[in-house]
Amino acid sequence: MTTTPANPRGPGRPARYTPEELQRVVVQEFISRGYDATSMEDLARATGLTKSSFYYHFSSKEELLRLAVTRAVDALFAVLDEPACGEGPAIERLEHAVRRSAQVLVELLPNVTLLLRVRGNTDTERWALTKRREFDQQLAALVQNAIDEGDVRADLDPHLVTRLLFGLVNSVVEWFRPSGAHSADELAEGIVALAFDGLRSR
Amino acid sequence: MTTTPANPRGPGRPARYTPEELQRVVVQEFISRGYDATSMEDLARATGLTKSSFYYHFSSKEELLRLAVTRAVDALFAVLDEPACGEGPAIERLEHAVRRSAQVLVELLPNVTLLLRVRGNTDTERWALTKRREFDQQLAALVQNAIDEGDVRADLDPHLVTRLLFGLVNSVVEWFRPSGAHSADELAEGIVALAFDGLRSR
DNA sequence: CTGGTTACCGAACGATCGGTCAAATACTGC
DNA sequence: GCAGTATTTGACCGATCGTTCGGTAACCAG
Repeated sequence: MTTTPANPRGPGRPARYTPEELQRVVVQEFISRGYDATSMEDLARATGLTKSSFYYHFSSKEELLRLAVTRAVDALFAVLDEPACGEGPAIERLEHAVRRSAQVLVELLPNVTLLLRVRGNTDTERWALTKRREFDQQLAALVQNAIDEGDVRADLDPHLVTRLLFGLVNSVVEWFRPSGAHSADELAEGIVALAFDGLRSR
Repeated sequence: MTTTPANPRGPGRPARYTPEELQRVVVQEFISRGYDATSMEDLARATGLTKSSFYYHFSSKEELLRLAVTRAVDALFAVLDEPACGEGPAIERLEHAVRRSAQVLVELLPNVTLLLRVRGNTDTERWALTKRREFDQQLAALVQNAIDEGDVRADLDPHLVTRLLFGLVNSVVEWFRPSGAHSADELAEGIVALAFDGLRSR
């Protein structure tokens, strides 16, 4: 065991990466090209390392994906464990879950983006898909409760509502850029406003 | 030139495909695995042909993608040319565009799904991305008009509203299955109801 | 300085990628 | 039947895939 801080920057050498910095660059590449279309060569070019150097830090390309999507999964499930998701009227719990999901989605935008794009070609991707289904089902239960309590319109099929509500939130990864015009909170409020009250002025 | 109908089924041989049938199978493979992760070998296995037989019918893997996304692009742009998208109050034109987009999306679900998943790795994908941007901008103009006419709430940023509205519609490709519980019209009505009037019962 | 650990590299591996080609087969009109 | 076209095939191409490995600098504790 060493007592020195891990990974000091060598002054006369190309900057070294911490594992976190390395993962950040990798995830960015995965997103812009797609996981399958991103080669280890691409990752090497983006980081300034060589292909083989990567295998000192990580055991495989799939591990890079696993690390990234695990962060997203953990953060999203943590939202469901927040107290405000467990007490009060269902519609308020639902609103909180939607708002916080949107915030987490922005906070971990690259990771969640990757999570929402997996196709199930590897063990890691299939695990991610099952976790997504779990999350979806918990939110679906909240919608159903809110309908039962009379606070969500009953003229639409609950399953349809759940799917649309999810689609609305998740679609954010396709266009939101933190450098853009909207803040995370503004986004979350916009989503909640649209989903619960609709576009029409009244 | 032959006068016989193209591509009759040989009775004692494995069924032959019409170009349309072939494309249908191919698109399905592209969707389930992702375009990049689908090899010509995969396509051969799915169709019962050999890899090389494919190149008698199509010139490249990318052409298969191009044929598929072109159908989706053409159908979506045709919606914007419908009379109901050009006359009347903007909010009604917007509502019509949203409803019809959703219907087209279901009608050509595999093609639109592919269109919405391109990442820009080839010329075909980059062309698809520019067409998507064109389509988005036309819808954004409708939203802006509806706000100007006072029929869409002005407390939300128009760009934010446009993005969310789109995301809501497009997210349908991630879960809708024609064999499932909802019809295309039911879906379109659900989208319009949620987007314009919101979830809350009133 | 020395020894050991950390970080990195170039070269190469077998596998698979999209694609080509000449030859063989299936099918058609006659 | 035959001639000719439409379709399929297996063998093969160079390129690139993710990964491995032996070696080599860089760095730090003593």
